[in-house]
Amino acid sequence: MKNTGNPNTKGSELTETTENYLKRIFWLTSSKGYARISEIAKLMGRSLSSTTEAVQRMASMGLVNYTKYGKITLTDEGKKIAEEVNTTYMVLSDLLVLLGVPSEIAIEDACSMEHQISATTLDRLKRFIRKAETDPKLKEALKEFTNGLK
Amino acid sequence: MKNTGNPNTKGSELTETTENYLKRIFWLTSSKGYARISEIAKLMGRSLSSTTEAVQRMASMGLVNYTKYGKITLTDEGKKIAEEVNTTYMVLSDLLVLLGVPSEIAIEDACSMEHQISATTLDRLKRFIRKAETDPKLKEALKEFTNGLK
DNA sequence: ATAAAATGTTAGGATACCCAAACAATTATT
DNA sequence: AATAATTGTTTGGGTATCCTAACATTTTAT
Repeated sequence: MKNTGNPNTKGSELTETTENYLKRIFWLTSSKGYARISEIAKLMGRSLSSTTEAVQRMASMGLVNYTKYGKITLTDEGKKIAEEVNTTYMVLSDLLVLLGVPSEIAIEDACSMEHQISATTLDRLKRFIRKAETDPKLKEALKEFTNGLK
Repeated sequence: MKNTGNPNTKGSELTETTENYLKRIFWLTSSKGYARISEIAKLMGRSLSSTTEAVQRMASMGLVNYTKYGKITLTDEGKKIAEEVNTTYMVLSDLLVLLGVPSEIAIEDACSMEHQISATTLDRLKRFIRKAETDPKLKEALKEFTNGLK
């Protein structure tokens, strides 16, 4: 699949939007076995019509099981990708929390680093970098960390 | 400006793509005073026509100064935004480097965290989190860091 | 100065997204 | 069961973004 005419899809096969839908559906299906259009729409902050369209698109890509008015679940393929996206998301939000970002904001920001990054997160990262450059203890701990990498 | 019909623009007024173009133009104008379509296209990995279109769009938004076949520069407004985007970008790439991500990859990843995040970066973040949870020294250094926040 | 090469623009065509409004189906209430 | 409320779908419109191919301009090399 070549992905013509779609912005922001450099590496992966899927668009950021699709990955986000997938992640939300993953959350919903994890907790109650299936997802409904309205739940996904609410979680994504999108209209019902946009969500229906997106889910239909994902169904045509073999990522979700969808029937009109029915319950939505992930296919194996969709689940695999959703799990990866979710892992990345969790790693990022964990890191942000570790750096002192309030978890609510960490959750928000982990979903869209760089472009929608909040002032709070940016501030924490800046301070962390500064401290890492000036505080001998942290500097030492980080050096030890990077030394242990390979 | 309401931003109808465009994906991935939750917080900012501008799309991720526009911000990325802006950042590249900022780099080019910083080093040589102006930018050319071909240079921007190369840096963005886009075709000349897409780039022309994007630059024209940005011109209509008052972000860049553009004349046919001419040199491209940022308006004050464009520069202001580009600088912000660039700052965020640098903070992120610095952090990644600090965490042991090779700078080439850090640069790539900082541009698009979460969705195009590389396996290497993900691995480093995971290890950092693990170490932060297990290594008393790092744990202590981080605690000190978060305590000093407010 | 001209022709060739490099750059830049326009035209034409696609897809991914988004929304509101109108319509349809399902579920809940009486 | 019939109606009301909720939920889901379709239709019709939009914008952003991308690309290739054809055309135009500018620059470079002869």
